[in-house]
Amino acid sequence: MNFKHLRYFLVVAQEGSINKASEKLHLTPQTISGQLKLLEHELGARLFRKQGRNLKLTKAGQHALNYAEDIFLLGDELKQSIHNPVSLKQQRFNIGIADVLPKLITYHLLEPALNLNDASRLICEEGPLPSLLADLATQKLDLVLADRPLDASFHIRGYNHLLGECGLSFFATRNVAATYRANFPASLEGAPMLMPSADTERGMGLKRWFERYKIRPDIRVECADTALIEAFGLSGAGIFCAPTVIEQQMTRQYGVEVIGRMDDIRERFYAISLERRVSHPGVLAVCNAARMALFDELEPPE
DNA sequence: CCTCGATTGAAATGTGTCTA
DNA sequence: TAGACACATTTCAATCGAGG
Repeated sequence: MNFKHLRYFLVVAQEGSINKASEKLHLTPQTISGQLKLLEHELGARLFRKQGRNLKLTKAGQHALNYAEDIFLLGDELKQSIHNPVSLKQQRFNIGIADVLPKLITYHLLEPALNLNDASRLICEEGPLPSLLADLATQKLDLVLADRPLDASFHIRGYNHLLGECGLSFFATRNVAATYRANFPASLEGAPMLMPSADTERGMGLKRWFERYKIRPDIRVECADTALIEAFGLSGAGIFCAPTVIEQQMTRQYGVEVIGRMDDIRERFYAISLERRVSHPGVLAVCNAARMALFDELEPPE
């Protein structure tokens, strides 16, 4: 398989006909037909089926077309990057965000990368930490933001950059908050609670905290996705937690109220990269600017 | 039955590799 | 470095098949 086969295939797919493609490519239809046959043989699948006098992509053809378009896009990028010292590859900042991370925290962590002079394009992928780390290992991602450091259990070589730490606050809608604010934290006994999954750092931290204070809340929802927990919380389904550093924004933007704070168990945020000394401008921006700005400037007033 | 587009086989041409 | 060789690509001519 070579670039030519793919080029002919791409043009035939775009034109819907070998004849039209041959005019566009300044070749005879026989040439293109022959090369398409070779490509189909190489891939072991029919790429086109006849529809009247024209050709229509098969399912395999559609699949191949997606790849072909990507390959030529990459080829164009390569050409551009040869003439441009700051390549497009460098300008893209592929970042994985563990789904347990609150969206507001994520936004503040990534904001410095948006303000870079070279106008990086931020490509965000959200998901479970193990799958994001697998993508980091294969260099699909430049950086992963997580609520826990990379350790030996992941079997991946990488470096942790601590971005900051803070306590947790308990939030709820006005009516729910009014019921449970007095006598906090004892008031949480039997309170409707929206819990992070038990396998997340926050979930484990909360569990320990409840055990220490001998509190048994009524757990209504348990899930790793903080956005979903917040959605339940905003509908009045129960009490949920978020980092204390975004307390003001939570109350201002979502109209929820603070019930109390949990300062004795700290939540930490990490940037995980493959390099010890990161050189990617986006990674640097997150690791440095965010570390300095977020947890100092956003600390809520006492 | 004619036209148009796809396909096939044979031959020509182009390109890369090996060897003396 | 030139010539031989192998292989890929392209073209020409003929054929097939669908649609009008």
